[in-house]
Amino acid sequence: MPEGPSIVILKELLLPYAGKIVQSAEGNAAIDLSRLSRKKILGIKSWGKHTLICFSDFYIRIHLLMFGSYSINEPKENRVPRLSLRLKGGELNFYTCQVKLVEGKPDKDYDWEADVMGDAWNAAKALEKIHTLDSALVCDVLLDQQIFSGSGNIIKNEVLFRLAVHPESQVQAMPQSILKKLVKETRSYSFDFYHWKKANVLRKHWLIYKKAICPRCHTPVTSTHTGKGKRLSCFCPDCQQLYH
DNA sequence: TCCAATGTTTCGCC
DNA sequence: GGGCGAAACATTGG
Repeated sequence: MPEGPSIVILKELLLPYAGKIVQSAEGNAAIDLSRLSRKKILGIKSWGKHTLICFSDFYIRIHLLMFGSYSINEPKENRVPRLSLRLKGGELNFYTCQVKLVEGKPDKDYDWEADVMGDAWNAAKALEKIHTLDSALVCDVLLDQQIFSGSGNIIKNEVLFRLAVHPESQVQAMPQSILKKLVKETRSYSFDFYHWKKANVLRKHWLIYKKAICPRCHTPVTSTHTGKGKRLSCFCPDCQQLYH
């Protein structure tokens, strides 16, 4: 579920509820739910994998993490929501997610230019951030939410395959032209992801992630855990060049 | 049945 | 204090 493009889809589903007043707020989230009662939802925003429900003096930050889910107007049976908002003409339910109440406006907390799916995305700035890194591996850089907010493990693997770059390449050693493509392709693939996810055909467009054979050269795909977070990397050992 | 997975934070240890 | 690994959270599908 929860890479950036999926969160943009969630945001779009929530947008019709902007302007509505919360009639009641329930759930087992460790926040003061009474703060929400009778308050008007002023806006719905997203930043990477964060979903923001904005009120006048604070906002609710929802992160679905690995297993989070939601339902709109159809509560799941036998499940206690982490957060449930009853509105006039609707009910928003979030399960198994991280919920925080943050004081103030989101603008003070978020660099909108880092959101890969966002209107304010700044590719040049992302490139600059990459240049400040010492010895980072590209597989880690593509999961760095301060640089590519919203990029996740699927996006990482598919982008690296498109660029024919080995996940354990050091960004320092990669030519500038490839780094530029990396930045561009991460946004571009994220939008492909978004459209495929919306059409429920994301999985069949995976070229390397969880695949057995490289679609370009038919070499067996290597699947191994890489980088600081030891996240799964699927790559073609023949097509994807290692820069080091 | 068991394991791993589209994620992140926190804690303990060196 | 930085860096690393493990644990914690907790659901679903293969």
